[in-house]
Amino acid sequence: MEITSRQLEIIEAAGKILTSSGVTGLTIKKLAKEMQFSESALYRHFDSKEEIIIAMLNYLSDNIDKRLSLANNSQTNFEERFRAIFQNQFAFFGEHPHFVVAVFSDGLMEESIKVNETILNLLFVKIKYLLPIILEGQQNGALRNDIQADELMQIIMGTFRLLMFRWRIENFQFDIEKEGLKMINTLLLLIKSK
Amino acid sequence: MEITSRQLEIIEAAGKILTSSGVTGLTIKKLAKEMQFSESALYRHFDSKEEIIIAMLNYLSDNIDKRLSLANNSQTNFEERFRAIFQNQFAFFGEHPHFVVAVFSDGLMEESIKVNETILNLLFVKIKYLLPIILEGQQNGALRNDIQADELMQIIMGTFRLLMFRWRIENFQFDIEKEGLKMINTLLLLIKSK
DNA sequence: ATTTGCAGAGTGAACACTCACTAACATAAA
DNA sequence: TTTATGTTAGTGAGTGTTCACTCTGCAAAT
Repeated sequence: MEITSRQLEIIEAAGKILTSSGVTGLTIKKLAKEMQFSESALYRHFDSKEEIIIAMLNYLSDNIDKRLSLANNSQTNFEERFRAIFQNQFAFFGEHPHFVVAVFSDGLMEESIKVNETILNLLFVKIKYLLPIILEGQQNGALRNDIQADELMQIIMGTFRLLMFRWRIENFQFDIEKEGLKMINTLLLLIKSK
Repeated sequence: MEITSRQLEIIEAAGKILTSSGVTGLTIKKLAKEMQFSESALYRHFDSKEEIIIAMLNYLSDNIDKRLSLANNSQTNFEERFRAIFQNQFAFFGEHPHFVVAVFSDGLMEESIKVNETILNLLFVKIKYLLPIILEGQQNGALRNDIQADELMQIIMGTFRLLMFRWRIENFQFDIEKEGLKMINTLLLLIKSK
């Protein structure tokens, strides 16, 4: 689970390539070139390409988990915690746009069961923090009760994912934090009780 | 734009492979095997793999356009038309699950600008029918007016896409029409004015 | 003395695509 | 009715390229 500094460099290089060249563009050759050493040198640090991708996703997962954990504890009010979760996400992806390609690309090593499990796991990290907040909001009476929490989750997560998808296919042109804030406001308006 | 019967067979075979083997599994070799003739024979009907994919997406696009056009004219009431649009979509994808892989896979010929444009075009087909309905609903007073129509669109489309994504990664196990109906009901509950 | 971090040259497999060729069939002139 | 010409849809054996990955060797650090 621990990662060497060299492995971290490789992971970051992989992310960089992912942004510029997409899923199919992420090859060992390009990765070696980006690292400025030979292809074979890569195999000193990882056993396979699959492991590079999994390490990248796990690193991302840990990172998000820690960030969300921090964002969650510091606030008390329901709405503030809800906003904090998303603002944290938008800030993170704003700093590291290449990870958007990693997470929201189904094509990333389709044949590998392990990779797909790791991507799904990433989704659960977010659910882990979001679902309790929603449930709490419903108990508080801050959120409407006529819709089940998991159905609210579907709507929220779906809207979030579509925004990220749009951001990506528009080549990260618009300000994700600004558009993200708009999205949060709209969603809150929609799901808060009157 | 016109398509021969043989080309249609190839398109359908491509869809079949897409479902079973995913985006990376769609190769000329497999496609030829599915068609029960040689790889070179494929090039009698299409100039390139890219054109096969584009033809498939365009066929899908035309098909959906026609279906939505029909579903739209027959109804008058706002809610019925809204429901008709989605029920039509769920029925269609229920019959042809392989197209879900085609439409909701960003990895499908990432490098080809043409393919990506065609996929985006598919999104617009749906917006073309949905947006006027939402605007009408807001003017009628059936829908809440405190949120702009295009923001409602984002939420609706996002929720729809996430449901399709879930259906796909769970290998088309659950009843998409049933879950779809639940989604429609939840969304309507959310966006209707009180 | 062994491990670490790399280079360079290479491997086989898979990829999209091309080539020369052919059998079956249609059309129409001799 | 036979013969000539052209088209369509197929085969099988290739092409060059790219892929992830391996092998051997070497210099520097431990």
